[in-house]
Amino acid sequence: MESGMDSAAADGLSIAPDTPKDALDGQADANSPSNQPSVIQSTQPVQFSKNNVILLNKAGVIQTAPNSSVQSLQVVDAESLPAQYEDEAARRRREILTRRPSYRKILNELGGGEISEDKGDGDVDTQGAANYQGNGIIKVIPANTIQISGADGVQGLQTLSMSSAGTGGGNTIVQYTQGDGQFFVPVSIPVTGSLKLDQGSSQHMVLTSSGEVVGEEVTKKREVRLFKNREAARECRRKKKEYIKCLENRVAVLENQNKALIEELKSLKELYCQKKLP
DNA sequence: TTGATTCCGCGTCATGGCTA
DNA sequence: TAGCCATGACGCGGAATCAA
Repeated sequence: MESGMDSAAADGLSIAPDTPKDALDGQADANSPSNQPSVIQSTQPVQFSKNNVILLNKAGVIQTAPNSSVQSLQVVDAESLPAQYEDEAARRRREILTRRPSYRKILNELGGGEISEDKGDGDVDTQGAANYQGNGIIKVIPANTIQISGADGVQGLQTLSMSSAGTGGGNTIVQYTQGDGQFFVPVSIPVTGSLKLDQGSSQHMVLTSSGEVVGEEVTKKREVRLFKNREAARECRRKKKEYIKCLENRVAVLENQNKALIEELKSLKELYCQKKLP
């Protein structure tokens, strides 16, 4: 990527035409003529004067805008790959895309920043406010209350809610509602802080329409698999959204770069015409 | 206000890639 | 090769939007 429009470019720095050139020596024009974001690329420290808002996106591209209190900034990792590296990157991107896509991998290859590993707003937290809806079955709401409601395919299962007084565990009152009737079943369910049925709480309880409590592990494996897949799908969607955001950022960056290159070409043409004239 | 439409997130299933 | 993981596809429900 070569954009040697001015002297700064020779030092590994390229700057869009609408960026105050004074910024390079710390004398930026606070009344920059354009509010358009400027693309600055640098392999060397760049200093901005105040009155410029500095926005640094994941691609390492800096955008400037008036009225900031930022006084200086050093660009350490700007997006200024040499052409041969871009070819290599493109080749690797193609390789990856021919395989099954992984947003994290693709994003990393694009250089758009690492997709964070954290799950974001997970339904299971450490406060006991877990929310598990495997097969539409169990929902834990705060205050140590668990609601189990019927789902498709769970024949005869009506509504079950459990509440455990205090956090010390112990016996849990299971309130089972069937139609207009209501009764309580004392069972011991290890609810300690956060409920993680995904890891396969060894107790799988099924209430039939007759109110019979049948302890089973028949569907344990399936539940674990469903839970894992559910979590995986959630994570996958999160990564996908992040990936799309990154692509949109990249589009904006490339559009800016394109604009800058067009301007550069225009100015070079003008310069050439001026020199050509006697 | 209300019904229709669109958007978004979720859960589940199917499937291909990867790894032990 | 079996098991696991990541992801596309599909259907569903709720929220948001819009027109009548």
